[in-house]
Amino acid sequence: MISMDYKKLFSDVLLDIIDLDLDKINSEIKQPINPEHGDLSFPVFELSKKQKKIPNVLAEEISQKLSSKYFSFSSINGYINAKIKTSFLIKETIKEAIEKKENFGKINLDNNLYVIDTFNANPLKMLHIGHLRNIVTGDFVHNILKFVGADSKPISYGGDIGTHVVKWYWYYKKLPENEKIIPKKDVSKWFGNIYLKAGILFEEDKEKHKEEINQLQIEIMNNPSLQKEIKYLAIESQKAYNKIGEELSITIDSGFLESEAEIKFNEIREELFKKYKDLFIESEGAIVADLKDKELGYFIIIKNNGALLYGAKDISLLKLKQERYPSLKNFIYVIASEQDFYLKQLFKLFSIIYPDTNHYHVSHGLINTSEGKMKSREGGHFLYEDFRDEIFVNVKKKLIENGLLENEEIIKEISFGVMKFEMLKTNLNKNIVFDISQALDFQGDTSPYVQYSGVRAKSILRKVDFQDSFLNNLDYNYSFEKEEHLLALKINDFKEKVILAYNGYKSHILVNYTLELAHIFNKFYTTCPVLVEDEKIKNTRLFLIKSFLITLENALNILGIKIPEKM
RNA sequence: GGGGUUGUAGCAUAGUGGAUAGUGCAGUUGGCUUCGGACCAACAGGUCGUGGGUUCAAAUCCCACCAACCCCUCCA
Repeated sequence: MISMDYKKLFSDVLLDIIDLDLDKINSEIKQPINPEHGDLSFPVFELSKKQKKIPNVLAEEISQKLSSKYFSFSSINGYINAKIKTSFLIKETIKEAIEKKENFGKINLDNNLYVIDTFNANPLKMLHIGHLRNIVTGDFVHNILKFVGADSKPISYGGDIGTHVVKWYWYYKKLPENEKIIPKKDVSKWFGNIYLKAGILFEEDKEKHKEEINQLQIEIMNNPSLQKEIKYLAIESQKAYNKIGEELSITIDSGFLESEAEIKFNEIREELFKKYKDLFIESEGAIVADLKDKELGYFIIIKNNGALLYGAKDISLLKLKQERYPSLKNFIYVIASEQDFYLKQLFKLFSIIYPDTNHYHVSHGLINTSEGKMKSREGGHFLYEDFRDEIFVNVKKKLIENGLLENEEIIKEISFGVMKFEMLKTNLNKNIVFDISQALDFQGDTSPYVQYSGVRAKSILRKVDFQDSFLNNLDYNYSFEKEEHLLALKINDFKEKVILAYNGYKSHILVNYTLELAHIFNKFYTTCPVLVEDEKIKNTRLFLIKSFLITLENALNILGIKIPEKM
């Protein structure tokens, strides 16, 4: 069935009266902030200027002439306001949501195949809450792409070589034998803490330790058994990350390692440099790409000592991706905004050497705390597991407070909901100033608030026995509360929000939508009793609740959040 | 020096041309013999960084400036 487009209905009515083209009318129609004004509005200011009439008078004049079986009209302050007839709105909303269920809100916008670079965590380092934003954002991009019809393969790319590896191993080597054993749980935290301690020790005597690490690097290069040991540890560290991805229910289709990209680059370098002689040039012993753009400058890919930099490995990584995913043309990179310039350079380079590929950077802000930036090179870190455990403890406490039994599944659904919601609720461009006490407050604009509204809906639906077939016999002629109207209206908004969130991969649009939806549902819940005597009111409201639940579940699914049965 | 992002109430955040700038936390006050109170209702709190400009209309567009953060040939 075709979903109802109320904006179009309104503009069709206006088109008969107003001397403007349809596109113009459509672009001017807005939703009033104050619902008292109506559901849709059209400002007449531009028209009044053209016709040299006072806006108030003109708006009143036009609204008098309008008539429609779907709307009632009014005018105020130079706006023509349209209110959708409640019985019509509720009937159409329920019908569409119940019929489409998990497909409600889906729209076919994109049929491409994408590979998404996400989960940018290096093995033999640590996973902190800055990474969490990256991981969760990547999963959102994957989910929204799937929702609008695209195919997407999220991949992880880990740096298993480089100075951080040596630094990690340098400290690890000093540990007593019993502390070198990889623990059974919180493996990533164990790896991370070694890196953190290495950093602290390093700072104590930079000169001396730098020399030690350089020596160790040479030793490793000449000793295959050390290489083997480090390789083993890196794989274990990578496995620990994969486990975190699993517990967060993050989709990762496959993984790539920096060492693979390095090998691949050495395979293709000769041909590459030969083919693009003018592009890759030598500068002070290093090899740079001359991007022929004064803003982008030179792009270094190989150091003067011969070591490959990220640029080189990203060139070959693209090849690796295409080998694994044949016919792949579209690449999305979920990477923090500090690399904006680097990616601008890289994309420019790709436009020359891989002209038939498309690249898009989903740039996200960092996570800061009051102590300073959450960055892997510096101190003051908030490890993933510490954040998770603190939330777990508080959620468990709240459950017991509410007289519910401890349930591992529910604790996880709520806790991971909190973690994801916190990471996705802020505009991508912004840095998040992270405050743990705010994340532990489960009131107001939070994931538990949204989940709670869903739990309430489920709880009512559990109490009654009703079937979708009742839909055909619903009676829509009773005196509606305004909350019923607003709830139906908000459910309808979902389709538009999906499109907005897809354009530019803006998770916060959907997060805010779930908050608004939950908010209006909670208002509905307090003013509109459902399990009432009157059968026709009861059944219509039950369907409205079911429609709400379908919409909320679909929206939260895109964010990777589940609604528990009880909480 | 050049480039990018951000600046909205004590804190956090939404709003990119439209009505009285929306929301949450913190503060004050009210609501459980009730389909679940992680809720609802109400009060108070704003020079939308500053100064110009464009427009019937500017937090939103343009210009200049200020502040914070990030990046800019050999870090990842």
